[in-house]
Amino acid sequence: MLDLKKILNEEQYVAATAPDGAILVLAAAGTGKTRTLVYRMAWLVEDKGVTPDRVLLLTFTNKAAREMLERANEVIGTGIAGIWGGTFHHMANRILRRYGRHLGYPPDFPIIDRDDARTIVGQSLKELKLNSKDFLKKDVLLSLFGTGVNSKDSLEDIVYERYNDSAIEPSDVLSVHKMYEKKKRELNAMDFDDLLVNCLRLFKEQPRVLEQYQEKFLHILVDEYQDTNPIQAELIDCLAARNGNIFVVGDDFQCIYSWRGADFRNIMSFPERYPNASIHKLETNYRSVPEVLAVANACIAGNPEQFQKELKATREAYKKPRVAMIRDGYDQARYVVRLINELIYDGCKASEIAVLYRAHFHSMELQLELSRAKMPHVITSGLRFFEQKHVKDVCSVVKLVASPSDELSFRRLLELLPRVGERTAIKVWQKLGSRFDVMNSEQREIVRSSISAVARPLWDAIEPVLTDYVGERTGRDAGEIIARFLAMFYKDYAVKNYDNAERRIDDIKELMIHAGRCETIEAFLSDMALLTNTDTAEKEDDFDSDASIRLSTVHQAKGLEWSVVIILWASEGMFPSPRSVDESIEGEAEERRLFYVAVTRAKDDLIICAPEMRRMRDGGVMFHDPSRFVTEIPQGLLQRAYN
DNA sequence: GTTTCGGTTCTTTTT
DNA sequence: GAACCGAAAC
Repeated sequence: MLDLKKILNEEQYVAATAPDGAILVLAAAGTGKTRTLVYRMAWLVEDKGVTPDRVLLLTFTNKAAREMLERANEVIGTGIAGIWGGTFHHMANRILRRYGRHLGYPPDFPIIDRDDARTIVGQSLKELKLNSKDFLKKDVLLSLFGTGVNSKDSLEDIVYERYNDSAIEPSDVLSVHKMYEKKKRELNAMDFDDLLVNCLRLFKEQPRVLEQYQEKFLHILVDEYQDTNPIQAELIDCLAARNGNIFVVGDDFQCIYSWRGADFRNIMSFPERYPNASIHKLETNYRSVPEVLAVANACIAGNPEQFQKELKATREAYKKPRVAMIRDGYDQARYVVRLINELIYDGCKASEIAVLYRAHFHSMELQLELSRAKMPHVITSGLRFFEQKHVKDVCSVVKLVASPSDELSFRRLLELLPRVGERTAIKVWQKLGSRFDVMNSEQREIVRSSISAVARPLWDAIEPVLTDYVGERTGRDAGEIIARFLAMFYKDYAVKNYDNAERRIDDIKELMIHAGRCETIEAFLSDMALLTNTDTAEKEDDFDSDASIRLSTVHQAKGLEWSVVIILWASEGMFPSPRSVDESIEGEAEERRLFYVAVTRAKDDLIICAPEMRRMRDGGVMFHDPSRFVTEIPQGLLQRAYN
């Protein structure tokens, strides 16, 4: 038996042990949100005797899910194994692999990432002859499509409203979308949004499938509820409709994904959808010193529409956060390095220091300076590990043998060969009849004869990798097939094509290790598409992570905490990001919430840097005022640093 | 007709 | 970097 009364404070205890039904926990930053969720799980399994596989835990990132399950494990031992935990996309994927056939998808449907999606949009543009300079770019189109799915408004409304009086013809946008959808359908492929859309459609069209999951999940727990968008909220509502045991945790102050359709008002309308919901507030902050909280409170007060609440401090007074007015990015980098050296000299652990920024490129000068100073640092990079070219290249082999009709993988593989480009690859695929059966010697011959003579010996090296696999001579192990492909072909390819081939080959070896840990090929392939690099990086780097400082975007720092937080580029034109301020009326409020998230990551010490000048690429200079988020804070709450 | 190569431009946030 | 475009090479 757990003695939760001793472990949790009063407000946490009441929330964690609330009786069955709908439960809303409004938890401000640093008030023990994760703790409450973890003990809720533990309490359900341990005290209430709920079987773990009847609990569904939905979190925003895979990392959060893993962390929570690990912590729950520590609390009650291995009893927690079997809980379904992960992201919405993860859950949808798992369900669709099993029942997607009701919607006409095979169980091995490919998941397309951003890069694949770009390729498909590019083709659609070409076919519709809209690939001119003055039409929308691929990324803009894709984000429009995404908004159409994830927000309440339909794509049509959005497009007509946005391009009402511009040179862009709204119907052109819609026809690209139509073509994009059609092409995905032909590939039997789903993009990230399709996973959610199709899962919901499955629930609506196949009541018996839905019933099965409603029955299975006796308890549903959702983390970061303020960042769920309408589709995700509806998925949860469907699943909870039968048992009604739904426990959601969130903070409207920390809603930073409204550009993906999240609306902080959703969390407040929860009681309307669940009239019997019990509501709990966690307001006692254990994380930060009062000086940091004062700044946080002052900062969020700039959002008049937010549901005001004050963070209550429990810790002793320490010292005021600092603001450093700095000349430019280079001075900022040198200042930060000096500051970190001082902190470490004073006994602060490197792993307790984080540098946060609005956009990845804001940290460029600092990255250089840290390398120069030989100071170990970990960057949660912008590129997802599985989205890098070399990783995708290697994975295409695995995907192709697992799913012979995966056109994108086949083409990617073939286009690695010299004198084979997009055109040739498409032609070969058509000749094959949209399916490449590696064990069929006629098909292999078609490929062989369709490619240029210089490519043939290389293809001959790749072929046995494929046939051995299907012939079960490699034991159907994804790691093994990658190893062979690397040895037979990709090593040479990488050396010839990349100046940093070694690093890329290391990545691939890392991938092999990961593949070996996956139980099935299918699990490996789903992981590839749905895991983010931070999810994987954590595992590999832990041997020296104690000695490394962390560099991260504010978005990726969500839910984490450090003793010292340094914010870069708190300057107008950088943070808030001008684009999001221009884009919508809500833009500024969201940026302010983002700044609030950054501030509340700090436990003891907060340093805000505001450089005044930036050199542009063309040699020009841009001047920046300090960010409005800094000037809004009453001066008495801050102290000047640097000069 | 295709592929490759070299020069140029741009960089918000993520499942 | 890496995406894009136009020109050169196959």
